Amino acid sequence: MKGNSAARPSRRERPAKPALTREGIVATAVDLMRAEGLERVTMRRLARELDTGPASLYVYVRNTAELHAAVLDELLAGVDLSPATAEGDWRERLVRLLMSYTELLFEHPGLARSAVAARPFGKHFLNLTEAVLSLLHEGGVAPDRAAWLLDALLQYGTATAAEHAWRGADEDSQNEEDWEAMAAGVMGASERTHPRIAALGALLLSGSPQERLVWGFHVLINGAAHTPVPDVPRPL
Amino acid sequence: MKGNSAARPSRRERPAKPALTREGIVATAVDLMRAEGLERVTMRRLARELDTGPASLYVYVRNTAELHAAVLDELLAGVDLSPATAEGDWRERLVRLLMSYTELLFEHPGLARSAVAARPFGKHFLNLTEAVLSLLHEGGVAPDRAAWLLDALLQYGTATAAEHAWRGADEDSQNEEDWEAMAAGVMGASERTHPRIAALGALLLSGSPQERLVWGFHVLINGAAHTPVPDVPRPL
DNA sequence: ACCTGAACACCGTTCAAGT
DNA sequence: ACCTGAACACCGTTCAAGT
Repeated sequence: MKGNSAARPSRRERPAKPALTREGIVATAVDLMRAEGLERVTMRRLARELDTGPASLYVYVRNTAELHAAVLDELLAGVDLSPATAEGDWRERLVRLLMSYTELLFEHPGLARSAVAARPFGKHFLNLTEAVLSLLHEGGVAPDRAAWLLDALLQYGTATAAEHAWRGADEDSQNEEDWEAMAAGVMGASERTHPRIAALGALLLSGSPQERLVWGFHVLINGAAHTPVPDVPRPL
Repeated sequence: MKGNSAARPSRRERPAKPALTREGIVATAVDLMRAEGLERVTMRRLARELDTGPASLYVYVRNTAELHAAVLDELLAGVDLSPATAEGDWRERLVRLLMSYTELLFEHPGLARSAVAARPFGKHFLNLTEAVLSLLHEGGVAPDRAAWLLDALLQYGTATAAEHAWRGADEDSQNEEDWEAMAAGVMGASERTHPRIAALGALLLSGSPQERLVWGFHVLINGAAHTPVPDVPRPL
C-alpha cells in the first residue's frame, strides 16, 4: 500500500500545517484569502485553519486590522515594478505602474477598503513607493510636490479599487441593481431642481472604471505640474 | 405629585419612540450615531432602540450597508452649499464647498469608509452634486471633463476623510502609535535600497491633512484643464 | 515564559409561525 | 398582509489558568 499515513497523524488535510509564527500566520491568511475571499480571513477562522484557538494569534498579530495590512503587503509583492526602469515617456510608465497596483487591488476590493482606512507601509509598499518616486524624479517633479503627489496617486488608485468591485463583470447582480437604481436617480433628476445634472445626463455615467482611472492619474500628474505646494511644509 | 407617569407606560426613557417607518428608523439611526458613534449603529442595537426585534427592520431597510448610506445622506444635509452662489473666484469657492463636505465626513470616518465602498445617491448627495457641477460650469469646464472631475473630487475628499480620523487631535493614542511606527519605517529606509525615499525624507510626512486636501483639490481642478477626456465616452 | 480554553459581549440575516 | 421570536452561523478580544 503506497500509504504514508503513519507520517502525520490524521489531523485534517492541511497541506503542511505552517509553524505558528508571524510569517506562517500571514502566509496562511493569504492562502485563505485566495481560496475563500477576505471576508473569511477572520481571527477565528484563521485559528481553526492553524489548529489552535483564536487567542493564540494575538501573540503574533495585534488585531484584525494589522492582519489585513500584512496580507495586503504580501499581495503587493505582485505589483509589476518594471515600468520604473523601462524605456519611454515617464508619465506613461508611471501610469502603467499605478495601473498594475490598482488592478491587483481590484481583485480584492475588501483589501482595498482596508487600505483606504489605513495605508500600509510594509516592505512591498515601500518598494512601490520608491518606484513611484523615482519616476517622479525622472520627470523632474519638484521634491515637495512629489512627496504629496505620491500619496494622492496611491490614494486615488486605492479608493477606486475599493469602489468598483469589477463592475461590468458578469454575476454580482446585487451591485448591478444598485447601479441601475443610481442611474435612474441621476437620470431622473428634474431639469428644474437640478439643471446641471440634467444637462450632463448620461455623460455623468460614461466611461469604464479603467478609462476614468487612467484619466485621473494623468489629471493628478498634470495638475501637480501647475499647482505649487503652499509655503514651507512644516518639517515634522 | 407632579408626575405624568400615567401618560406613557414606563417603557424606558426614549425621547418619543419614533414610528416604525423608514424615516423613523433612519432618524433614530442618526441620533444613535451622534450619541455613540457609527460602530453602535447595528441592526440589533437599532432594533433595541426601537423596542422591536432586528427582523422588523428588514421590512424597511435591505441591509446594513443601505442603512449606513441612508444615514450618510441625512448627514449631508449639513453641507454648506452657499459657496456655489457666492461672489469670488470659482475655484476658491469650489474648494470651500468641497471642504465643507469633507469636514463633515472627517467627524464620522466610519461613514466616510462606507461612502468609499459605495458612493451614495440620496437627495442631499444630489444637491451637492448639482452645486459642484454648477461651479464647474461657471468655470467653463467642458461637460465631459466636468462629469469625470466631479467623481474624482468627491472621491478624493471621501477617501481622505476615511483615512485620517483627525490625526493631531489629542487622544487616539493607538493611531498615534501606528503613525509613529510608519514614520520610523519611512525615515529608516536605507539610502542604498530606497534612495528616493531617503532623499525626500521628512518631506514625505509634511503637511497637515487639511493642507494636503486643499492642495489635492486644486491639483485635480488644474489638472482637468490640461487633460482631455479620451475619445467619445460611450453613452451608457 | 509562553500559550490557550473558555467566556464575554456582541454581530447580520433568515424564516417559520403568529396576528 | 404584515410583522417578529427565535434560531443559525458566526464575530473580536480578553484573561485566568494551565504547561
